[in-house]
Amino acid sequence: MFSKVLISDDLGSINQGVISVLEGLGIENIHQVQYCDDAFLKIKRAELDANPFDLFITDLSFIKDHRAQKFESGSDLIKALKQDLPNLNIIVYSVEDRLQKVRLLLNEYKINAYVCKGRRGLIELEKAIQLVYDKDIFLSPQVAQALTPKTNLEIDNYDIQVVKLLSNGLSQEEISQKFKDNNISPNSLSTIEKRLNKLRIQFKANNAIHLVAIVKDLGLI
Amino acid sequence: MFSKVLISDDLGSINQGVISVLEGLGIENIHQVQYCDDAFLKIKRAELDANPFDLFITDLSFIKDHRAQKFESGSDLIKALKQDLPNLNIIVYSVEDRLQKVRLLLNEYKINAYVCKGRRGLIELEKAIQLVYDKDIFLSPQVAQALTPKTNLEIDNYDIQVVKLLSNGLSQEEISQKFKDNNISPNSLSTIEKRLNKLRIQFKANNAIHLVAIVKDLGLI
DNA sequence: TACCCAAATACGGTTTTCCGTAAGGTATAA
DNA sequence: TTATACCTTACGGAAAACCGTATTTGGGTA
Repeated sequence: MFSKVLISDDLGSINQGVISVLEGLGIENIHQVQYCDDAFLKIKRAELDANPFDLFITDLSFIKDHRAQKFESGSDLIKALKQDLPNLNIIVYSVEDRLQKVRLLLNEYKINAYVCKGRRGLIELEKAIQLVYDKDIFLSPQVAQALTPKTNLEIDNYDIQVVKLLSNGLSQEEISQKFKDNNISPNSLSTIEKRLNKLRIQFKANNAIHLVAIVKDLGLI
Repeated sequence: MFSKVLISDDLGSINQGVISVLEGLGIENIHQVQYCDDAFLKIKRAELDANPFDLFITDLSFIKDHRAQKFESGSDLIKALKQDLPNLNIIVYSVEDRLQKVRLLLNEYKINAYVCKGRRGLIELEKAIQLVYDKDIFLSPQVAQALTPKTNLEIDNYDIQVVKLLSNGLSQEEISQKFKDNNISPNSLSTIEKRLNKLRIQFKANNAIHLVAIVKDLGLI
């Protein structure tokens, strides 16, 4: 089993729970932090001391407080860590369940497991630790589909871009203008209306607001 | 110190942390549940058995799963509990830090303490338990202003509800109608327009779509 | 009671979105 | 070449959102 583990979560109570799981697995060398920057420093330091961590368990969102941080989120930290230490085992433990997010972490940053906080969170975390130790990966059931590439949703970059601009507060007229300025085609107001109409039908949305809400929930923007 | 305590939080890891605090205070008779309905039953049962709980520590938001629940949120449960057992000590332990919510719980439901989950959550929780035991109340610093009368820049439940319905695809007209059907007041189209306008200004949104996107990103809906 | 204030409502005009239809352009296949 | 399908663009009317202003309503206060 892993011998040296670091836990990072701004909520102390979460850390407690995770620690009890680790102890249950017979792991004794457990360290914890409540800031991403601290996690980074601790991991780097351990590396320099030739006594590195085997496993890093981290949350994604950290409440901001008075302490200025270099890494604002768990994602930022993971990105940096995997560049320096591609072999470090990382388990994400978060409430976030947007597939897009999970997919990014999995494919780009090569995390080893993604566990959703929830009623069965600690049970799943224990399973994840076992599997990661066996060089496998683990995903909580509610995000397991993150592995299967975007099934039926044939929504291309152009569509995404339109919806994203919409969600940023631009009117359809402004989007048309912006596309013209940037030589993106098609760019007529009419076409943008048509695309949005198609997307509304595809996502069963009543109107543009509804569409943006749905697409955001799916993690596509 | 309290002798019999019930903890309710859907996340097992949170419960673990709370338990360790209680144990640190020398409390031995600790029970925990992960569903509001279970909490209700356990408390009522203990009452009937003439062996009631001294203290109830609960979260507010519970993830829905396959089990149908009578009480959907901690608020609902607290409301019901305080009607039957006005003397039960209740500490809310939640990530939620909206003053409106805290004020409601404090003034209407007479909870004894409100502790925000955060880096210092468990430390504050311990303090809260001590104070509640001394017949005092406790509020985490970030919500301490809940006691002072509201500044008009806050978003209340009504506003949230409007934005949520918007994001569910209802038109402003339909929202007005829905409010009329459900006897929610105010409910005129004009007022709903006004509220949304206020919110757009508050959140610096260009239009309703932008507003919904911002509010979703903030996790308010 | 009369008065005041603020919130709620009503209303009209402008802009934007929604939706159907039609015209033009282009690539592919018969 | 023509026929066909598909995409882009244009346009116009209806609906909804946006915005300013006026009126009404409901509580509290002198």
